[in-house]
Amino acid sequence: MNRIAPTALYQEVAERLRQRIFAHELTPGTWIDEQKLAEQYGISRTPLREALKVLASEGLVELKPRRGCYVTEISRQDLDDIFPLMAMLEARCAVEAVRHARPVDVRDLEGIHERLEAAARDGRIDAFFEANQEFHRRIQELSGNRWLLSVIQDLRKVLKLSRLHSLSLEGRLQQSLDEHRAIMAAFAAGNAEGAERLMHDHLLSGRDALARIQDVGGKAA
Amino acid sequence: MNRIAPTALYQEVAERLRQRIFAHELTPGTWIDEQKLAEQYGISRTPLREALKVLASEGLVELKPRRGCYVTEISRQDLDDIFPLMAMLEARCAVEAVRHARPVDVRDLEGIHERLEAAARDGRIDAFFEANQEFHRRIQELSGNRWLLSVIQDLRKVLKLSRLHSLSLEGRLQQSLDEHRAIMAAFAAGNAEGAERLMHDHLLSGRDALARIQDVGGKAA
DNA sequence: CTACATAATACGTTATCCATAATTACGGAA
DNA sequence: TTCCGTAATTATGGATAACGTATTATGTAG
Repeated sequence: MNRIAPTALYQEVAERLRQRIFAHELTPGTWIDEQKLAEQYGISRTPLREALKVLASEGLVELKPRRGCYVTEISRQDLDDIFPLMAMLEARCAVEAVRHARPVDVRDLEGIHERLEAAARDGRIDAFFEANQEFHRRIQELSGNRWLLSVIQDLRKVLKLSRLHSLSLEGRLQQSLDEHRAIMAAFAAGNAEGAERLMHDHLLSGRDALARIQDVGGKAA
Repeated sequence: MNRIAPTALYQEVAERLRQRIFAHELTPGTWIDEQKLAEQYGISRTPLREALKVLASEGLVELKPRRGCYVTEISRQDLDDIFPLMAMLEARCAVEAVRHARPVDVRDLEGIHERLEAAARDGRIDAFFEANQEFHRRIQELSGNRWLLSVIQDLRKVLKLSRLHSLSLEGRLQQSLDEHRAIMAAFAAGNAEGAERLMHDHLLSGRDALARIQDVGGKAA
């Protein structure tokens, strides 16, 4: 007998705020007005404040004592710090995932990747983002290390603060697909070290694309 | 004009609970009685609940909806997952730290390590633990990557849930010192790759010691 | 125009109450 | 006696009102 929604209100609020932050509706630096937001959501300050505590621990907002809550601003330096870290972590995932993957897991992964290709073909950006996330996430799950997964997911949330991140992915859709295919091939061949290197480079080439956008855009932090 | 203590009550409470958890006064699995604890601390439930939200995000407690708050139980599998991860992360710190370290930083590190040796010589276990933490932390700071530091510190908090962790360190005090000295030597020589490998092995040998304790103790999860 | 005093704002906290879900205690039927 | 369903109990999650206080904004005097 599975409980349908054992989710508390503060969790729902946290999730709604997360989505608004990721959608850049709440842009970095914005002040979050507790009472206004509580009124907007039709709830009291209590669960809202608890939700903000959660988001603060995730690094999505900053709680300045007696001064309120602000959406975290992420600097170029932060991106430069996080990407190599993610590359290392996801590469580690890939090694472990290849070692643990059963044939059915590889087929499953291929299924996700077909959805990814279809979304790219039809230009459905949102679907592409989602499938891309699931592709990476599935590999992380296959690694069998829940702490590795947890660390990566935490960092990914922070990355999503930057809208440059999604823009860069959008600009190198085809290249990203090619890199994924190479990773899939390594999985099919049971080539752990290959998958490790490919995943590592896949992440770093994401950072390179991002750096190019920054150079063009020019508004570096 | 520096504000002296811009720290809110819920933060203090969170810190006090953290210490009690790390001291194993609140052992894994224990139920945390909100009202009793609030009464004990002479505060209302509100800041206490906010503190629990923070600890939950850190993984120190688990909030089961409608069922209360419990100190996280960490399994042997978790330790097996976390240690290799920590080894990888701290090794990465070591590389970067050696590359960034100025002579004054190396001397600073040597100073910390002297305190570590002194504490070990005098059998002051608590001082040893503290200096050991500072040694590792300083290296993490020298890496110049605040996200790398943040991830490691988060995982370290989880590790401290296990009392086996501290026990194992206690049981191989001398070996730990030797490994530290080798790391120091790599720093002095500017040998980044050496420091990386040594730090990696240093962490893994910690896990090995822990595994031996578990085998003897026998009460595996 | 600066400096200081004052007012407005909103954060952090207390206290109390309530609805609801979980747990326990209880009591009757097989 | 054992099992199962119901009632009572308990604690969590949330709402609400209120208050002290630190921060910010405003206004006034020098």
